[in-house]
Amino acid sequence: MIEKLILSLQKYGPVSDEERRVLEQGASQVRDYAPHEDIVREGECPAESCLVLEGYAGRYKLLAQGTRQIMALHIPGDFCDLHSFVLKRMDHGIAAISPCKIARFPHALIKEITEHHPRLGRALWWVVATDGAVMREWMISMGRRSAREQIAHLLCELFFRLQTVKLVQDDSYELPVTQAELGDAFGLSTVHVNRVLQDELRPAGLITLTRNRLTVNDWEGLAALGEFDPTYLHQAPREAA
Amino acid sequence: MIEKLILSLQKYGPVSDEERRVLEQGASQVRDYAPHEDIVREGECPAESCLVLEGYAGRYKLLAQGTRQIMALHIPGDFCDLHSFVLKRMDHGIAAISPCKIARFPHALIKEITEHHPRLGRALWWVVATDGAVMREWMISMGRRSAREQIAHLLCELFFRLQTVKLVQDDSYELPVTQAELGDAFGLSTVHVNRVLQDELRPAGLITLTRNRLTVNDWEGLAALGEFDPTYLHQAPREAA
DNA sequence: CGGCGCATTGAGGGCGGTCAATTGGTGTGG
DNA sequence: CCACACCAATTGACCGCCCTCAATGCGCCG
Repeated sequence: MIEKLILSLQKYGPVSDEERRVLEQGASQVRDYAPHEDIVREGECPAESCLVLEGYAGRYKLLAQGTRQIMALHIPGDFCDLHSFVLKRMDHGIAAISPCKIARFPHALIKEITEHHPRLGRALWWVVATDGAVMREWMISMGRRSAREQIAHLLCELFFRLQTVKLVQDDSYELPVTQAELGDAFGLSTVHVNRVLQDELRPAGLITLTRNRLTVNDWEGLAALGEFDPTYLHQAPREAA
Repeated sequence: MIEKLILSLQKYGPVSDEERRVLEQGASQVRDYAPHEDIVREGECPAESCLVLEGYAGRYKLLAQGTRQIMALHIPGDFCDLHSFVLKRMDHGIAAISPCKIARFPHALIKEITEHHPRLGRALWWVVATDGAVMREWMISMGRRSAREQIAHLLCELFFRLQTVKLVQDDSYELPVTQAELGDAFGLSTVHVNRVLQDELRPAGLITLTRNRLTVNDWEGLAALGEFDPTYLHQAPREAA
């Protein structure tokens, strides 16, 4: 059940059988969520952290004027809110984007890991740190890249991350994210996301995007456009994956 | 020497005398840096993490077209790159913004903390997680706030963080950050930063800003403009352990 | 006094926003 | 099997925030 998580953690270092057992037994409650359903609500003080088993989820915050900012996209193998272990009160919500399956790890278990399984504890620390690296890259996109560049960059990032958990086949992957959601992730309007996809990325032959599957037709071109350098994901290079 | 760090960590929970001693002895090398000088360079694999003792530092990345994005501002008591402990290769640089004094903690020490001082280890985890919370808030600013709102928000954030380490006096604090740097932090041009300060924040009586000191004249107004809610800074101790 | 870094201001333009209408795919009830 | 509802994608018209280029203070220091 947690094989995607293991695949992900192995990018940091080997996971022993015992460590795997600890994690397996810790994934207590498992639940399915429908798109738009809240997995964790802003303001809550959850006693568990959530792991995505299947589907897409995302961190978000609603602003006063009714706008929304999505601050992360989570794929299978990702912890959404490992930080809730130390931060207690959620400063943002987490919602299902596609139908998804979520497992919860009691904070008590994580605390025990930090006390009795230091190496695994450092692996979890790595999860939090990598999450930060992804956020920094999103900040770069939002601050200094044009709409077409940031969209190209995100598509590359997802390609890479999904590859780690073996969810890329034949240069294509599931992308059950609406254009409105993409817009909220990058501070763009739905209209403009559409125009970029429509008038720039597709005509350039870089991608094919159907209802919910994306195919990368020209990886070099897409990576060049998004100025994508996977170093920040702290994983093995694409070829070796 | 590390009293600012202790003040900061106490926002998570109490720090015992022994924990304090561990940190004090760990702060091995201390060095001064001049503005614009690199403290850690992108691509390096440092064997220590940096703590700001005095002055301002910042994370940044240079893009191909010559633009720059600043992804964090660090004040006294902040670890700049605690994440380098688990991420190894720096995916960004860290530079001095004002003249500043930096202490370095060997990763070996941090590893030892994770193994023999679990509570202190969790406090460091809290540092990384809080850092992430600040980044999420910056993402909200960059994605969904207007220039005047994001600048107002940043000024509020700094006020709060500096208050924790006792660097706010009479509603004012040192702000040795140029308008160009503020622009790079938010993806704005220098010109526009100036216009917002000049035509909006100052005339509204919200702030006074001299060469390098900022005074908040109307906290309510500034916080309202930036839609500032300090919850995300997680400054209320909440752990019983 | 001259150089330099930073703040400030003006003019003009473009990227991306808003508002609004239309198309198209999918699911559901009749 | 069709009508209808609904949601997402798409397109058009217009606009404004913020950008770029460029020039002008202005304070500090050698």
